[in-house]
Amino acid sequence: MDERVPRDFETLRSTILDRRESLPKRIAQIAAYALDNPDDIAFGTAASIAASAGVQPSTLIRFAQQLGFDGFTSLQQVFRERLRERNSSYDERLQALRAKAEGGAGHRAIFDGFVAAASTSLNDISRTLDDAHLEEAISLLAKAQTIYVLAKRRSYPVATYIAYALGKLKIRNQLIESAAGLNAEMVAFATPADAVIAISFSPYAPATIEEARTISEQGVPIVAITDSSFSPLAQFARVWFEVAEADFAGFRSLSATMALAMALTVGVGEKRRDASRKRKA
Amino acid sequence: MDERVPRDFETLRSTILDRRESLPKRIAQIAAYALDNPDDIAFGTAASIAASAGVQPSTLIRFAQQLGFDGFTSLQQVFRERLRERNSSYDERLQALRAKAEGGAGHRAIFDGFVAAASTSLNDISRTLDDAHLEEAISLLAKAQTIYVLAKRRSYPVATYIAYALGKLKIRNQLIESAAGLNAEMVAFATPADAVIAISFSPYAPATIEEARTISEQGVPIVAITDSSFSPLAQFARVWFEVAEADFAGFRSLSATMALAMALTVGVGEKRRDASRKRKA
DNA sequence: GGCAATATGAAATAATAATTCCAATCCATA
DNA sequence: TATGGATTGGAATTATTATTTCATATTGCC
Repeated sequence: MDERVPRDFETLRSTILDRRESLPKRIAQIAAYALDNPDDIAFGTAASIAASAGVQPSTLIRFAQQLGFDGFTSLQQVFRERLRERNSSYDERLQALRAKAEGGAGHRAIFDGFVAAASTSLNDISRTLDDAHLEEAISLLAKAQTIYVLAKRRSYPVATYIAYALGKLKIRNQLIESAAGLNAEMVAFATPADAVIAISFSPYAPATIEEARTISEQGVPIVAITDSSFSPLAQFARVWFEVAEADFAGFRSLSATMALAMALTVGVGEKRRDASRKRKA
Repeated sequence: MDERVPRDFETLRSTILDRRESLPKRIAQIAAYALDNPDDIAFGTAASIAASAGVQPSTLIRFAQQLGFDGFTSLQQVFRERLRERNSSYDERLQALRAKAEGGAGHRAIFDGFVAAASTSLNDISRTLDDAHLEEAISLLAKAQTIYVLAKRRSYPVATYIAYALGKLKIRNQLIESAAGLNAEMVAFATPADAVIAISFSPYAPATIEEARTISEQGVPIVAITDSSFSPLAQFARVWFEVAEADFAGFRSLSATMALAMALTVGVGEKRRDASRKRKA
């Protein structure tokens, strides 16, 4: 009796694709419709779906039965479950994946974990980001002669991406690197007409904090990306963003920070373009 | 007659929260349940929801009516619409956001765009990543004496993150940087007992390609992350991953690449730990 | 504490939706 | 082209589900 009924959407999908060739015309029609409009199947009634797909309700039921379900209703469950899954709080998924990875569930689980951590962080930041802060930060940076970019260690990749993007947008910028130990000198060049993007997360790299302090004492405005209001960076900053990145296997995601960094960068680019257009006009 | 019925979930949510104080006990109970378990409202029947929330079906309907709906069914629509929205293919959202940003819709739209691009990319890669490739790449890298990390320009941030993570995991690695123009010499040190992670996307940085070629001619195995099978990197690589990153405002996301990079790094770390444990036993 | 207004529970009813059934049609094969 | 089997359409039937109703309980107010 066990006809191996597909219980999850992906299985169902591949079952349908496998059999596609051998299905009768109308059944194939509803099959195609189902894969193209899974949401409609999840929410519609047999009658409404059948109408949209251009078949009779009975065909829809036959389709379900041919797949081994005992009726439309149980087929629909699979489509609903899919929406639930997709939507199930990433937090929960992340927990589950962490447990799985702990148990040594293989490398795919690790990968899934990083994807989930990134997604969680992105969700989080789009909920919590304050538009006013974003505007403020962009205005501040757009006025700067040179934008200094300050970040070490884990945040360093973000700094390099900002520097790359600013360069592509032809915005003068300076990455504060430690290669030659000339940071102090580099920092000394900054004036109140410039601005800084500083990024640091707990445990805050002491060098970043020190440089941020020095530079803020020179009167250079700082836009900070950090992880809590207790962050030492927050106190030096003119504008600061709190970004909570989820972690997995001991490494925090960077996806939210990256998204914010890009928004700042491109935002500055646009603002400058607008400003120069006005000046010309 | 227009009672200003909440038409979208967020409006509904705030309406409920506003009135919370003034609602009768049972109605408040179902109200709280609805906000806590929106998915159940979307999918359940009046009876099943009422049971889960510990009230009568009629209460559920009264709740809906008090909010201005004419019955449970229309209230449910809002909860369903929410799932649809949330789930509406990120691609579509991205399109919409791109159009919005083009039209000069402000900096929030830009930010949302980068978030959407990152999410799309993550979705994409979790669908397309091949487990076998992942295993293969990790085994290959785990055997290496030194892991060389090769990436420029846009991919460079990923390289710095990999280097940072490998360092934290105490895995010997060498970032191939161009600072002193010593890349050629650095590359010359690599032997077949080492391995390379190379990352490059179109337009492929010529230096990356050249270095990859040289190093592969020395017999050093390469794991490549790139964006198509036509990529020149693919031909030098022992294992390669195709990562399709969505772009926004002219900049591609890095989120999928980052997730993959982290999975490789941490995967290698685990594999080594397992191997050394076995050796000891 | 008594009264009216409001809220709640439970079952009856109405509505809506899924499923079944049968006749008509299509299609492959001899 | 005739014939049997599979497929389809459409209406009838059955099932499920939302809604209404009314009796009962609770609450606030004088």
